[in-house]
Order: sequence, then structure tokens, then C-alpha cells
Amino acid sequence: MNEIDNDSFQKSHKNVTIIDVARASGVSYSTVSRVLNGYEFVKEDTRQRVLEAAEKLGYVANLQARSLAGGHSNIIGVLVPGLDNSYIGEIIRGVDEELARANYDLMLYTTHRQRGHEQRYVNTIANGLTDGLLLVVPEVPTDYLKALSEKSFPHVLIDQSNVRDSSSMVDSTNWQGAYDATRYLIELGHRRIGFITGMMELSSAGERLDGYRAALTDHSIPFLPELVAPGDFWQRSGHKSGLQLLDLPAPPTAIFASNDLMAFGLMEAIRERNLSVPEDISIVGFDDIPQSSIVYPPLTTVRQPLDQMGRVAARLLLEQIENPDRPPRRVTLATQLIIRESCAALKERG
Amino acid sequence: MNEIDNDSFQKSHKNVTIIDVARASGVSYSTVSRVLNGYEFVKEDTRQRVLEAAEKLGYVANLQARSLAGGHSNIIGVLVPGLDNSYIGEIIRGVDEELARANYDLMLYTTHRQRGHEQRYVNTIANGLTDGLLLVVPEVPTDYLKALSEKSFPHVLIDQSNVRDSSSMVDSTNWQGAYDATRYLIELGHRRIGFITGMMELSSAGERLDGYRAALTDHSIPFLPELVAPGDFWQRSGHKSGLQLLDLPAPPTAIFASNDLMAFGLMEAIRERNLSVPEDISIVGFDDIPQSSIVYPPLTTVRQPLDQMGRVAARLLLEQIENPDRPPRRVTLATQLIIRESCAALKERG
DNA sequence: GTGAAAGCGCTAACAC
DNA sequence: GTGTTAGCGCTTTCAC
Repeated sequence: MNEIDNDSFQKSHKNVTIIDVARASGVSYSTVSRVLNGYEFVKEDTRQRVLEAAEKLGYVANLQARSLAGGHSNIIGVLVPGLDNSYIGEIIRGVDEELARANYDLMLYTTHRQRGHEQRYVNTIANGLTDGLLLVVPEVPTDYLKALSEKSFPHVLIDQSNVRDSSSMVDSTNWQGAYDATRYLIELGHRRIGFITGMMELSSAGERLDGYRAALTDHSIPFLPELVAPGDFWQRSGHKSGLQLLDLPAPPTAIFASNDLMAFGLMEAIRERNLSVPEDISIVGFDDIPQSSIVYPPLTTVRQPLDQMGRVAARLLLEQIENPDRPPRRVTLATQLIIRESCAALKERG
Repeated sequence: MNEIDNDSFQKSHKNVTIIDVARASGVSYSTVSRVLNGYEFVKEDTRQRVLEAAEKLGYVANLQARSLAGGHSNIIGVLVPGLDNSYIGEIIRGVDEELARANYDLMLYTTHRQRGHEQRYVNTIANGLTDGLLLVVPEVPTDYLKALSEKSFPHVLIDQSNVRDSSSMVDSTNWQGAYDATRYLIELGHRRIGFITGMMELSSAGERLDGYRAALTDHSIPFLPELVAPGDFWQRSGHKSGLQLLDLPAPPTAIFASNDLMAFGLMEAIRERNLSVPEDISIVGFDDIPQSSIVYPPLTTVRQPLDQMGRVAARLLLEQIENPDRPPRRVTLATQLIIRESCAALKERG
């Protein structure tokens, strides 16, 4: 086979490039680039010819070349612990919607992949093809946050507010939400209100505990440490701590779980003890993930606007990318108590 | 400011490149490339120096440059309808795990973004930075599948078996699963068994209906069209069709919903009619998504090994990337009936 | 064993 | 208005 054959063979494997379009439309390839990038000062006639040629040839831009040369990829990374919690799914949904609107693509990274190498991992991400990074990480990520900030790489944290770093972030009113839920229980007549904590390394967990405690105090109800059981935001811990609370000599008449998943575990525990919700015990959760309205009884919970948090975070990030000098912002969205059927007024004793 | 200042200013913004490493270790930059890519024939001494320099400078490879030059990015795309169904989440989890193992990154694309432009959309993906594509799309994607196949772009379909295209795919035994579930209901004594279909454009929906019908036939139970209500795999349709079935003059004593989400909707409908599961009516779902064990009563369902389907699909894709000439493969994983508490033996009549 | 050099496809200065 | 040209950071022949 001669060179020409070989060449055409190769071409058939290649995608059509800007050069092919240039040849087909009889202009230089930088003009093609201009047309494709919406540069104004191109003769209408030329523009048409280029567009037609591109269309006919089925030209599609090569993203890596474009970003190599142009310095940005229109891709943003989202770093999450994993996909096994619909809490994450909701956030990503919001992110995705907002990104779609701005014509960005989404690269999904899960931390469970590279335990221990996260520092380097985040470096790779930042240095790689993403224009910005959204972090929904459960551990306090101070080490790599510093790296991100030093590079002044655009990033925003979601639902992780205890970092004193100069990063943008969005969270929700954890304290207020917990306060509201607790007050609701108090207003129903409950006095012995149990609490299952979240993973206490997370700021949100601490804020929720504080809100619970504050509501108690404001209503002159003593805070009893034995009514607080440890949890880690996973269903299993809700079950275990639920049992612990239920088996107390003087068990609580209501329990506030720091998130919905644990409330589900708690519901299991309650069933195992042959008690029923809300007749024997009232429970409330936190998050309002989709299945909370599906379980039986439907769970009263503090709604975190998860998808909106994702949306807002994405927007903050995009702003930061467009305007790198803008100082970090912090947005806190309001939670809302969603009353369903898992709580009842305290029965008259006797 | 003079040129040198300007230059150093720019540099401070840049990431350290292979050239910086080369300078620091006193070799040519192609040698650095060799070391970094694990090329064997480099003097051990040289290798060490390069490695040290890279480490010290904090060098991280630039992905787009690497893929531009090298022709592959180690990124695979995953195209999903959206994230609003944990069915998808489970699949992605499997995909992600397998990809992590092979050191690939995951690019997430959602179809709800570009309705109507999907053809072009998939083109972009394929031509862009991904080395392969995993499709979990609900609509029959024949149009762009053709494009993918023509470019012989590595891709595999998940849970979409009715395409006669020459693509690799993985699905599960939908027919058998539905057959098993129906037989289980029959063995419990049920004769009037309702069925809520899935979105019939999907092959899986048809296969499940067929399995249901076959089980009926095999047990000499007439197939009654009025007992089959339309659904679309979403909870709302389960609710609506559930009501329709429940309000029949002679309602079924058991209902098989084509997926769990619809079974949840059905459960709502049943509660609304003041009936209870499983005392008054038995129900079974399909998929076994995480919340199916959480709802009350825990749902008896046909488990699809969703995460494993994701894993297998990823593996098939990776094989296809490594060995482009391998013919498309099709893998069907076994479903399994998971018996929980939503079914009971038919009560003696009278 | 290692260096030099030619691109990968594109953007963005800079000419004309 | 449009063409020319220099890279972006890297992989990969091809020399030596």
C-alpha cells in the first residue's frame, strides 16, 4: 500500500477535525475556529460556508484539544464519598441541573477509591481536566483544601461548614432545623426526648446536637446525657442506638435521629421491641430523602433542600470560575420541618 | 515590568510540567516521559533522579495533554437518564467500583439534559474525552447506537436488551424473575393476580409481562387483560394503576408490580383503600432497590443484581477498549426472588 | 539508554 | 475579515 492509501486509511479512523472543515469550506482553519466559537467579525457568507461544511462532515470539537489550548474544559468535578446514600444523589441532581444549564459536564469522583491518597488525588483532579471542583466529602478535608486554595483552584464545599478555610461553601440551617424539630416534639407534650447523633466529626452533626440541646434548655427541660446515643449517619447505627435508647430503664417517649437513614434504623428497632410509631413512640429524622415519605409511617423530618444546595453550590462555583477574584462566599439555606405521621402527642399517663 | 518578571509571573500560575521535571533532573523531557510511563529501558540511576525531581516539584500529569497525544484518557462516560432513581445509583456504584480498580475515571452524563439532541450528544461524548461509554438509557437508542457502532466506539448497554444492534450488553433474567414471582404468588394460593406493567418501550417491561403470563398459563390460570394495568416504572403510575386494580368489581388478591418503585405507589393506594399488606392483598416488586427492605412491610421482590450489572458492564467495556476486535458480548445475570413480608397465603374464602 | 523532533486538535496573538 | 503562527503538555517515532 502506498502512502496515500495509508493516509486515507488513517483518516478514516480519525475524527473530522477543524482542518478538514477548513479544507472543505476553502478558508483557513483559524477562521473555522472563529466561526465555531461565535466570533462576531466574520463575513456572513463565510460563516455559512463553514457551518455547512462542518455540518456535512459531522464535525464535533475535540474537547481535550480545545481545553489544552484554551485553558478550560467546561467540565467540573464532583467529589463524593460514594453513591450509596440518596442524600448524595439528591445533591448531585441539583448540581447536574445547574451545570447542564451552563453547558458544563460533570466528572464524578468517589473518595472511597483512594483512601489515604486523597491529598494527591485532589491535586490530580485540580490539575487535570476540571475547571472547578465541588466537594461533598464527609471527612474534614483541611489538608487538601489548603492545596486547592493555594492554587486558587475554584472549589466549593457542600454541607461541610466547620472548616475555617477560605473556601466557598453552602450548607443549611442545621442548628435551627434541629431546634425546630425538638420544639415540635416538646409541643406535642414530650419531655423525655432521645437523640441519636450523627458522625460527630462533621459540623452538621454537632450543630444538630446543639439545636436539640438549645430547644430543651429553652423549654426548661434538662438535657440528659443518657438520652443521647451515638450514631454515624448510617442506618445500622440508628438501629443499634435505637435499641439502646429503647432499653433504658426509663426510655424516651420520642426520639430525634440526626438523619433519616438512622431514623429508618430506629424504626426497625422499634418494631423489634413490638412498639409502634407513633402510638408508643414518636420519631423525627433529618434530611427528607426521597424514601422518607414512602416508609410507613411516613417520616416527620427536617427537610434539607439537598438538590437546591447542589444547585447553589454549582452556581457559586461557576461564578468563581468566571470571576476568580471574587472572595469566597458562604450560603446557608433554610431547613423546613416536614410534618408527616411519625409523631403523636404524648399520651396522658395513667 | 520586564519580560522576565512577566514570564515568572505566568509560570507561577502554571502547573509544573514534564519540562520542569526534566530541567530539575538534568535529562531530556522525553526521558521524563519514559520514566513516568514505566518504560523499562531507563538507567535505574536516571529513573531515580527523575522520580525524585517529580516528587519534589509536585508534578502531576496533565490529562488532556496526555490524552491528546496518547489517544486515550482513561475516562469512561456513563450515560444515564437521571439520578432520581436509586436503581441507577446502584448500577453506577458497581460501575464505579470496577472502574476504580482499573484506574479509570468516570464521566457522568444525564440524558434529561439534551432531549432531542441525543444523537449529536452521543457523538460529542464519543468524540470527546472518553475512551468508552456505558449506556443505561431508557429509550430505545437505536439511532445513536448506530453511530457508536459505525465508529466502533467501545460501548456497552445496561439493562436494554431489545436492540438487535451489534453492541455488547448486560441485563438480567427478567422473564425468569417475573415467572418466579408469579409462581410464588400462585403457590400461596392466589388465582386473581394483578400485574402493573413497566414502560413498554423497554424490553425488560415486555419480558416481565411475558414471564407473568407464562407462569399463569403453566398453572392453568387464565390470563385476564383486565388484571393488567399500565405503568411506566415510576411510583406515581404504581399508585394510579393500583387504584384501578383495587377498584375492580372483582379485585385481585395479589399484585405483581414490574418494579419496586411502582410497588411503593401500589402500597400507598392500598393504604388509601384501607386495606393492608399482606393480610388483604399480597404484593411483589422487581429490582430490590435499597429502600425495599426498609418500607413497611418489607417488600418481597425479584432482586436484580444492579451493582453487579454495573460491574460486569464496566468489565466488558474495558475488555472492549483493550481489545477492539473482540466481538460484542452479551451477559445476562440471574435474578433472585427475595421473600420478605409483603405476601401471605390466600385466606380461605368464606 | 537517551535526546530531538514531529505532531495530537485547537485557541489566541499577531499580521496583513 | 481572514490567514499565519506559536504554543498548550504530552507521547512516540527516529536517531545516535
